[in-house]
Amino acid sequence: MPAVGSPHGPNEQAWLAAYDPRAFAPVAVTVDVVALTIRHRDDTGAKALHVLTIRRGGMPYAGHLALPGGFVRAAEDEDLDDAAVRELAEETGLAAHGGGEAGQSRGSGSGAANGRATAARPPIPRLHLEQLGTYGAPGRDPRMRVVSVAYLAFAPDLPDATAGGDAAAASWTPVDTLDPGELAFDHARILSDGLERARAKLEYTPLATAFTGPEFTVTELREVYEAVWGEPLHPGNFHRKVLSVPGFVEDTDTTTARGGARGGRRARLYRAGGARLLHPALLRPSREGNQ
Amino acid sequence: MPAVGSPHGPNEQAWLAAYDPRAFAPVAVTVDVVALTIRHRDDTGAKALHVLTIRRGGMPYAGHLALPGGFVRAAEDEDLDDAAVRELAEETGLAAHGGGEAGQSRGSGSGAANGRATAARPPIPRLHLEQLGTYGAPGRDPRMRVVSVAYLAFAPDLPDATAGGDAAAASWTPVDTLDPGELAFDHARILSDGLERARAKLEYTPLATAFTGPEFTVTELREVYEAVWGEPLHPGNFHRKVLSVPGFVEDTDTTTARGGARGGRRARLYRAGGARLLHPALLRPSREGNQ
DNA sequence: CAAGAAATTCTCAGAATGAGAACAACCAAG
DNA sequence: CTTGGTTGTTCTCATTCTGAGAATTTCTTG
Repeated sequence: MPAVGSPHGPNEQAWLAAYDPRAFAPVAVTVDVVALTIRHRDDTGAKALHVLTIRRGGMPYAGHLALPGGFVRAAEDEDLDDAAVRELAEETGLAAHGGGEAGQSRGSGSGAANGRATAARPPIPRLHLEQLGTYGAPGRDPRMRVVSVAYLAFAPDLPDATAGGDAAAASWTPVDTLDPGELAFDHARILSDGLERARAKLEYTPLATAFTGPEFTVTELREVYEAVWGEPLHPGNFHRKVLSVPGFVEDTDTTTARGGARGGRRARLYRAGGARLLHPALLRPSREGNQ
Repeated sequence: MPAVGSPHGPNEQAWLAAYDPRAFAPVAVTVDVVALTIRHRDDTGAKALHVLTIRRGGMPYAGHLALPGGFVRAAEDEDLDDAAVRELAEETGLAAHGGGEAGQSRGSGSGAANGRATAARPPIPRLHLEQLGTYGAPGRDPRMRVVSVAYLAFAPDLPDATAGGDAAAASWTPVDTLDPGELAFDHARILSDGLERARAKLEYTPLATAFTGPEFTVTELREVYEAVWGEPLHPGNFHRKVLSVPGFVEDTDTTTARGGARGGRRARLYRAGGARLLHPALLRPSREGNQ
């Protein structure tokens, strides 16, 4: 799949020189990130799906909750994916070790219904990042025409992030306690799209493992599914299914050091297998009556 | 899911007035459309998946093939979805009756792995349009920083389109005879992402019906699947499956006027049912070995 | 009317799924 | 160290879904 650097026209050089970028109406391009993780609720302690939100300090929607995000640094030739990672790191104060290279620099792909997911950039370890969609309705930002490329990020339980950048405060909020009306801009819609995407991707990709540590038990994996789908699964059937889908998980031949706190057997540990697609898929029990 | 027009800050008005949009590096936003249809090959006459391409007249990549697309009219408050429809109509000379309203004007959503697909705008009848992804790598357009929002369009066999706009010529090309190296910019990658998305969506959505007329036979529907997936399906099993998935198709209690040209039974006619998701899904036979 | 063609239905074995139960291994308390 | 409750893992069984192939029905043409 080449094509990008292909042969240009003959006198194209001259034409390029005469080109004036300012001829277009100003449009700003931003990235917003729906960052999800599984962690214990502050109150009950049960595991639940959390989303990273910031309390806006700056002017539009000051004081509202919002998804982390910001302007793409076009002047610095920043790629969209890189901007997403940068914003995530910046606004949350998460790990920011500079160096390292990225996977082959793609053209900022689609994150479609296939396995072609964007690899995590170095700054944040074990982060899965993929493009969610682009939101560009006129008027969605009162300042000017803003087209926002939304990203979806899956991360294992990260340290309690605290603000950097112009975010007043960043925090993980359980998605089911978050009032969508509190969100700035059209972030409620973006979040909703992101959640639906996450729920769908658990079905046919091994992405649930992006929420766990490098090694995990079948029960931990099931808890990820239960937190994202919001419904309990049959432990026995889930176990059978996970082990039967080729390439989903790989046995490490080790077990947890101890059983549960209140007794119970030690659990076998697995790591993510090589599959990029689950086949056959793990279908969620709900969404029965179609549609 | 409200939030867009939410309460702003107190002295936000003043702040807005002082805001200078030109402070940002110039970024142009374009839309590109991967328009797909099923039609007979010019040579063999067999049905095949075709994509709409234009021969570029203008300067960057003049003479190359490209996906139809162009700049979003930010100055006119044009929504992204609308821009996609406009470009498609403009550059191909396809039906352009002005009036009519659109589905509820969304914030230009995701087109994620769920059923929430963007409804077709009036200009082109029976058109399914959804966002594919956004491509914004620096350097993908030699002119300036361009972020392109790609759309995927499914249409029933349309008349042979001919150019309008700055497209030298628009034509339907069988996707399997198209040399990706001939495509301008990163359109080969966009096309490839679009095809993979289309193949995947046939599995779990009733989108195949977007390629047919309002009424169709099971065989016609099967031909759509075969053209998109590029492999033959078992007619008997396909028939059983299509009729068994709730809401996929709806019987019209009529049949075709005649059987096949060389004999054969008359086929029963169906129309698209109400389902937005196929459950259970119609899985493609290939992609066996996972990954 | 006979032969071939296309649509539709049927058969049958194997795989996958949902529900429930059984079994195994472990911790803590007595 | 035994008992009881807890958690992880495996099994059973009825049901449904699938792939492969064949049979049946209903057409058109010669």
